[in-house]
Amino acid sequence: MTVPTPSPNDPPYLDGLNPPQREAVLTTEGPVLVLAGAGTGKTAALTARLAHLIGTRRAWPSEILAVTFTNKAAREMRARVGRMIGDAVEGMPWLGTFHAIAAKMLRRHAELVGLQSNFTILDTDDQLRLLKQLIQAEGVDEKRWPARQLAGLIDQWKNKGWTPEDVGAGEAEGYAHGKGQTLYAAYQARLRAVNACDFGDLLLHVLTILKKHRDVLEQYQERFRYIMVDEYQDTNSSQYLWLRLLAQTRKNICCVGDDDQSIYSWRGAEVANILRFEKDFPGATIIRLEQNYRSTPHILGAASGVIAENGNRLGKTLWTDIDVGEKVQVVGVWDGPEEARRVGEEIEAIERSGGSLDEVAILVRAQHQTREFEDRFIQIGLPYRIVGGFRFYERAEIRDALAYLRLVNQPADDLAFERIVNVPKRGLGDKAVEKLHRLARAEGIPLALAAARILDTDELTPQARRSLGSFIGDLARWRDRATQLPHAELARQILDESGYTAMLQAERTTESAGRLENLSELARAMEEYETLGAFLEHVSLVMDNEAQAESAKITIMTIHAAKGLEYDTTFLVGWEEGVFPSQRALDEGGLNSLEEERRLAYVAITRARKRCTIIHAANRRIYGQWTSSIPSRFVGELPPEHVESESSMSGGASLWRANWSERDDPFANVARGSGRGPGWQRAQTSGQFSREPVRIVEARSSAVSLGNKGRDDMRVGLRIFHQKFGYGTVAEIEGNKLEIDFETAGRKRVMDSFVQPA
DNA sequence: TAGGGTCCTCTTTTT
DNA sequence: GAGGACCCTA
Repeated sequence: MTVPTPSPNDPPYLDGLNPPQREAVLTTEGPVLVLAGAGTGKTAALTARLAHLIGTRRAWPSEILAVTFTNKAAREMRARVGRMIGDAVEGMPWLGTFHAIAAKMLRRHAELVGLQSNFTILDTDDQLRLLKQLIQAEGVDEKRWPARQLAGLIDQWKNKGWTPEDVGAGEAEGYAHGKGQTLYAAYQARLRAVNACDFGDLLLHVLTILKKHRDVLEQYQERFRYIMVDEYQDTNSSQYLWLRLLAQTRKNICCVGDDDQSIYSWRGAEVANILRFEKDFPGATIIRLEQNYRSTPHILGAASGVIAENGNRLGKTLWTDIDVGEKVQVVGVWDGPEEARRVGEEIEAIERSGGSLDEVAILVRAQHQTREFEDRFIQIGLPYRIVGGFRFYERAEIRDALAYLRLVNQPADDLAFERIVNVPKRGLGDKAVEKLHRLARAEGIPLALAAARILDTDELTPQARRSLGSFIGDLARWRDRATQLPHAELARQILDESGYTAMLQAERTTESAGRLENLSELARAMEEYETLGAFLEHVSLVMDNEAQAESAKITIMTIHAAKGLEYDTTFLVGWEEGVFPSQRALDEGGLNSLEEERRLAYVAITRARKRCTIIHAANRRIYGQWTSSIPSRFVGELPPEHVESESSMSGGASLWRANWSERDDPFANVARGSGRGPGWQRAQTSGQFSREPVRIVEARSSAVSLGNKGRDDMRVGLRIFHQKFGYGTVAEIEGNKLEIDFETAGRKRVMDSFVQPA
């Protein structure tokens, strides 16, 4: 196909696209693979392609299957296509994540795999509890063979598209001497019995249906005239098989991806899928997007230098015509707290020179690294947001509330029943629940039904019977109301009548106040959904609650979460051996996982538009113990011409580099040992060494108050509540920063946005 | 049955 | 440094 050239008659969605991007948009028929490097305008091309397909009447919106990996990506694509083609996007029912689309299909054909269409989607928590029960029943020592491990194995099998029958004996050896397969089968049976499935099942069940029921397969093959897949390098085998079946007849499949950004192999992603696309779809058009619109040449050069160390790439050459900018900064610091201080200071400097905090991100390798920054930023009053981490729907109180709702929605949901039968305490302890279990298993009925039956016997103590009776009565009543009441209102009533609210109120602690707040937030969130079922589906599939637009904040998140995003300034922290690359990757996965870590480094560096600072610390607390470490090998792989090094320690960063380049470095294992390095000594004598960051309070606060006006509901003497520090009294107000005397934490300076009137 | 204490392991990364 | 499993006592 010849590269189309721009002409004045071009439709608006082609505006501003470069030739390869146009080709990606206009090559509609047949298989297409778009290799899109970081920052090369992939989403722009993808959305334009959608607009093109619809605008030229090649397909109705409902005839296009467009899959993404994250909810964020799906939302963004929907929004962008909406801007191009208007309301027609509303009619795109098949734009979403793999899991969301699979769930939708599965609800339509649930009976074909022995489920009812109102099945529950389990979260990890439920999954583990269920597995623990099965492991125990099988007589396996859960200490030696943790449920987590089995959960991981089952997940891997599902990602490969294997049902229990497909798991070979050799595979199953890995867990409890071959009991893995039996347990997998038992697990699937239990799931079916409680009308539930886990995340992997969404895909696996649909795959099973498509394989076994020709008519269903043909129906979808007929419907999807065009298929588009984002982040193709992240597809796992079951997703791949799924796509291949659906694309079989029409072959209009367009996959977009970047092998250098494949960072989900631990979740079953197979880079091989993208590497062998041409074999799978003969005659495929391959299009490379290589012009980077995001980053400066130094940032691009640094990233390219690192990724070049990997073998086994399809290979791309990214280029940019952006002018030279700053070099990538590499900074060595003494320890974790200093790292956080340093980043805080630099961000305050950015703020002073008029930069927006929304354009700054701190990228970490693992979630626990966020803490150091959180502590520091609370202390100095820098507003931040943490993406991922303790997610709203994963909090205990939210899960409890959801369990009540699930039980109302689906009486057979045993896991929900177990979770809340004794929360709040009803005097129904392990003994009582065990009796329920026995009866339920003997009769093959759900726990809730067994509970109703056991009331007619004298199995339980009179007290327990009374208590259980009223619980069952409550459930029946709520279920009746579910049809008449708005579900948000129902939720509020359930929380009150169950005694859950009262339980939290009685606690009268800092946390319980926050929990109550979360619960009302939950009820508020429910109001946006038509039905209780729709809300529960949302919760299962979209574990994040979309952050509403608020005041400017720094973003702290994992590199994984940052994929696909971009910021003016990024801080890449914790670049030490054992942290990044992670110890686990170094210990277990061999070369493959090291290369994946390197791809992560590539993803991390390419998030920055203008400035990128990489930091490594010589000492860090790991598991609460001070450990010293050497800089990440990735630091040494940065091409010197794109980097500027600095170290707050004597010797400078060059010392670290030299340190690493000696492959037989006697200190190479230093990061692993539990030996107490200099950091330990420092902790002992911290008074001597700790150096408060140099800063001028007046300058900082005035800069802040220029940008952010304080809120007007705060006044001196007001009693307030702070998520982290608890209750306190306002002592001083200065713009949007408050001096608070906390009842337990003493006097602190905090942002007013973290505070609410008590 | 509930609550409190101690000891243990442990952290990637997400739909 | 935190959550879980386990054990003890009221």
